[in-house]
Amino acid sequence: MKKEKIIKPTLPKGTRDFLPAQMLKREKVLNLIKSVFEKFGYDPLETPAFENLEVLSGKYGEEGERLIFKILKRGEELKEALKQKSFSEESTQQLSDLALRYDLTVPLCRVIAMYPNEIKLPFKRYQIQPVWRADRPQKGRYREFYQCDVDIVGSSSILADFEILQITNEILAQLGFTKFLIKINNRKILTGIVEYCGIEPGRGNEISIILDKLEKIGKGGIKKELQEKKISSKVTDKLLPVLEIQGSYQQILEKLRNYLKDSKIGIEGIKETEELFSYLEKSEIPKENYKLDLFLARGLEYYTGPIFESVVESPPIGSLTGGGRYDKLIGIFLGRDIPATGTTIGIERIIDAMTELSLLPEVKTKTEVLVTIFNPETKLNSLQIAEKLRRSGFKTEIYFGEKDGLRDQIGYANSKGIPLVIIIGPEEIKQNKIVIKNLKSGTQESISADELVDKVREILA
RNA sequence: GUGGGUGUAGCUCAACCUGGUUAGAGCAUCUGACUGUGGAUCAGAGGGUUGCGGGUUCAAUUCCCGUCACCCACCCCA
Repeated sequence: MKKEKIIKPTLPKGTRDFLPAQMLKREKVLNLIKSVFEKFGYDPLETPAFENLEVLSGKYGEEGERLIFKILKRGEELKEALKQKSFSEESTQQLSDLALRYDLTVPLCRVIAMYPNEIKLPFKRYQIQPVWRADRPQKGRYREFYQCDVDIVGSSSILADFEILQITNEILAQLGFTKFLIKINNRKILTGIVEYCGIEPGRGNEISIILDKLEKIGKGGIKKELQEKKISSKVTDKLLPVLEIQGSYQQILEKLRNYLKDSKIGIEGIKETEELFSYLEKSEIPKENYKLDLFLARGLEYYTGPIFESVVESPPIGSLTGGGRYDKLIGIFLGRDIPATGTTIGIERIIDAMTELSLLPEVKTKTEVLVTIFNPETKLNSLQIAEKLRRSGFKTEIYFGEKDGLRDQIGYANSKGIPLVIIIGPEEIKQNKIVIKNLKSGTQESISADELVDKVREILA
């Protein structure tokens, strides 16, 4: 083939191939996460990669809306839509009728609303699938990435939120993170603060996102951003003392209660938070793993109650998990509300973080044994040994390479990270023996053929 | 959507600021030392239109402009 005919192999930005070595790491993390989900009684669910556009739009706020990957209409419908004289931003709705899923929460809500007779409440499901966002990629951010969601649908109990936190804690701890922090807040508290300060209710979300930056930009920064948003200084003056609140969660909530005493919703949020923390305090979750953060906000519009997010100090990679309660979202599809809560475990960032912290050992293959073929006359002996090993449950490979010298075969096993090599040549066949070579230790021994399985088991143990 | 940085061998980078022989190194790959045995060592080999296009110049990897790609930060988020 001529050089100019080659299509340059490229990847769309923000997407990745996962070669075997990376897949083995991912699988390890995913299997652990899955086993924790199942330990708490959750069953799997999958939904299509794309949904009808109307299912997704209007759920993620203005910013999220822009990041939805829309799919162009096809065939006659596209031709029809293209007949418009001019196109505006709104016309994307007419050119597109489908979109790639943006998260797993909205599809879950759609499912709940679609199968009221099949799904028994409370419904506990986990879902591990890719989602797509038309974002600009950067560290820890991709345009195609996997989310691992756990949710409980049909319970308004704070115990459900507590269980989500238990799961989050257990997963992060089991993965080997020692210093992580689950930040906890309540959307109702944020609403209460907004009410107390006299900010118009419609701007609550916008303002709480600014408050969320407290740690990052400090009080001065917040003041400045509020000014830019044309928030009156009267409001800011009322807000600043609230930003000062510190102490144990009891102290924080006590002080907050004074400020929010006239906000019915604010008091509700405080009560929920007290209840949630009372469970946490009595649980096995170490106190240093969680913290009340009055200004934690989540950009997604659909949260209504407790909200949470977990972070690690290093490496700096944003949040590893994020979730909360969304009691009104299912109602959009069903016509009546069903309470729900859950979280996303951000596996991409978890893997990136674990890689940086060297928490994921390099594994090149899962293969345990390579059976070499000495020469054409002995190949049947090799095949029989391979079959025997597989029957005993060992991951066993036979060498198929073009270069078939013993040195090439052992070199292949070495570079691929296969720990054991079986050699069976004319000598061994004559004596009913097998040479078993341990590439890790560099030792090898000649054993009788019927010792093989036990010996392999012993070395691999 | 806004701002910044970087593009040189398969990978990580050097040479660029201050233009001047055949653009180097490490790792990786291949060959041999090694006729039934990997890693280590030694000897050798292959691999480049310096992202692309244009400009300045006797001369451009080097300076200038454009363009594309990637990375980083902001916004927002996992």
